[in-house]
Amino acid sequence: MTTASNNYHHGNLRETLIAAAIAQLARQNDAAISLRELARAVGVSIAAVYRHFASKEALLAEVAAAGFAALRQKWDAELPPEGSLSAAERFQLLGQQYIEFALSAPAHYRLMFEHQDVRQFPVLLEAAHACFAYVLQTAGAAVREAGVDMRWQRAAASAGWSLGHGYVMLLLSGRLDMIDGGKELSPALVPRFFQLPVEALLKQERQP
Amino acid sequence: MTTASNNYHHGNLRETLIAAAIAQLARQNDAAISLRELARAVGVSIAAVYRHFASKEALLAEVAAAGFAALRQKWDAELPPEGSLSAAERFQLLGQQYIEFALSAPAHYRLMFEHQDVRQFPVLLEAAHACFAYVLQTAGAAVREAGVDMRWQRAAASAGWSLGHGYVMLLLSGRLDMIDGGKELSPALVPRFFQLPVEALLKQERQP
DNA sequence: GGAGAATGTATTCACTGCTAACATGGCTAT
DNA sequence: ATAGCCATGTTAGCAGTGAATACATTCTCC
Repeated sequence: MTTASNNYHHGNLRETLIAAAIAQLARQNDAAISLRELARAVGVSIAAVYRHFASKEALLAEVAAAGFAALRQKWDAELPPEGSLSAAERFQLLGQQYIEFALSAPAHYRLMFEHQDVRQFPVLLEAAHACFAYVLQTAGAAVREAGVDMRWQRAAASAGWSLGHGYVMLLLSGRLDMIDGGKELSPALVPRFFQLPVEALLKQERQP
Repeated sequence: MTTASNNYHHGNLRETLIAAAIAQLARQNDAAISLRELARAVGVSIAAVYRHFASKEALLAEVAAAGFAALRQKWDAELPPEGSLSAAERFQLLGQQYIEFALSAPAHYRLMFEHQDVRQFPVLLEAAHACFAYVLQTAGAAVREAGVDMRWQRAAASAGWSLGHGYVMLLLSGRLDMIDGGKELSPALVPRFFQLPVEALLKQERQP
């Protein structure tokens, strides 16, 4: 049924290709992927790949979407339930786990954001949106807890995301080494920085 | 023949190629550059390019370095002198101009950070380092002004840089649209966010 | 056994970075 | 002034890439 004894009909080439792409990303540093090499690794012809994906971009969109799905899964599994922590602490933890995720699969993470035509691939759009919604909700709880106008929810969420994304990207591209010398000081501080977007809004309220 | 006497030796192909690359980046959205297309645009053969640059990476390193140099030039020209503002405001302005710079030449900006082998190209390393030093100094003044231990200078600088870089990258890749709806709320807030790294350190001091 | 889905073979096209061998012509030493 | 060096340029070609196509093959399922 699933495992075909013959090699002609692969069973589910589609999923296998996506998995192989992710596996390859885990082995390399940059987000560059060759369809031919991918087909070679799976032991299948290039044309077979095109039977399942309209283009390379479509394949990569699926791979990127899988990344966002994995991130959400990590949050679902590792983030303590709402209410067991202060909302601010939960937001902080969200950011910490976000960075953990990115650093555990740098090339895959890169691909998730390098992919150009987001709008064109509903699968990717939806998976990414689900993650953004997660951040938005967590930030919203923190904003509510702080007693700030809910108008600032989006700002807090996007600022938190920016901070995390920027930190990860700079770290991965080796740019932080220049300013930081080692990698010891900043990582320890970053979790705390995820409190900032919310804290900043309190100031924002006072000085309009 | 005699008519070709002036065209053969270009004069300063090296600089022309770099300028052409920057011009092309200004016209497109992604940071992808083809040496062949570049040579074609300048009106020269591909092999001629290799007389001046060891590899594509070497050419791009120079282009990226020029980007960092331009950023520094912008700061030198537009940032008010130290002392004419509070250090915190100056740090904030630094961030604002950083984002202006990035958004005015998105593809060039991307290249400045996508370039892989930083260590391998002293020109790029030095240009980037000069910019980092600028941030470090400005952050340091703000930290000093806040009366915080100077140990936190690097943390404030890298956090500020992360925030700006992340915001720009998310904006350019269209990811912020998902969380933000429009592009109106966040940009107005970002300048204020550059105060955060320093403010956070004040809290840091109290709760060790 | 036959229908139809899945995969393979083979080819074309237009790109890419890069290199070796060869051509040109400006600069300098004689 | 001229002979030759040598930086600068060119032409031709290698080894890749991805996209796309027409047509043959194999397997699954009914």
